Amino acid sequence: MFKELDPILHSQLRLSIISILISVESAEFSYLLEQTKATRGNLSVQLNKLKDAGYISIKKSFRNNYPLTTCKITPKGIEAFEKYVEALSEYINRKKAE
Amino acid sequence: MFKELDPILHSQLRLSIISILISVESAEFSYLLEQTKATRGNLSVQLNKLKDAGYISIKKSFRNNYPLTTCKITPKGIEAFEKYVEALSEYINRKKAE
DNA sequence: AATATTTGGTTTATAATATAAACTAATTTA
DNA sequence: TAAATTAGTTTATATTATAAACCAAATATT
Repeated sequence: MFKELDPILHSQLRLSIISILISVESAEFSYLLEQTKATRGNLSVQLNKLKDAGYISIKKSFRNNYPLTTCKITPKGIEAFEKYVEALSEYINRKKAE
Repeated sequence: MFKELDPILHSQLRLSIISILISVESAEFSYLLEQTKATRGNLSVQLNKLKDAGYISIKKSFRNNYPLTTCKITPKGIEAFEKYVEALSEYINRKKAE
């Protein structure tokens, strides 16, 4: 039968974010903005959801006097992503009906 | 960059339905109900959305005096599913940042 | 030196979605 | 004939995703 698809990850923008973060050490807000083509508001909201879920950590600092938001995936986030991918493969590579 | 994930398919229940229909000739309402564990109402709504999108066809008939709803994926549905899977793979098997 | 613009976001309002609850209609059983 | 079952549909609600509006500080413009 079908496994649950983690609703935190089953969202286009949040999946994009995690997909990026899993392949880099860390990423800045502006980089994620550019890569995902999201609006700043939407990106901000979805980053916070990922943080609330414990899937990413967010560090706020300053650079050249401007705020700088840096994001990094957590071990929990990596695990959730791997689990999500595995669950998805059930939907995508489904075997013939039993 | 990330391709769009067809919102019609990027839904757990509708993806389950399509995933089933792609592997069988056709499926009855009750079979989909059992396989997806959805409620009847939810299943009914999502089947109609898939039909409205032209991804499945729905045949209504009778068997033993009871209504019988039979669903079948369309060529358009197959194409959409394949495109969705391809787009998804971009999120899942992402290469290192350029 | 005041005003406008840009940077880097957050908060809030709105529109869309998923889902379950309530409903329907016909049929069968008690 | 009343209750229960089958096979769904419709409607209401709660959640989400998203964009619009907002904010504060820094820099540029007149």
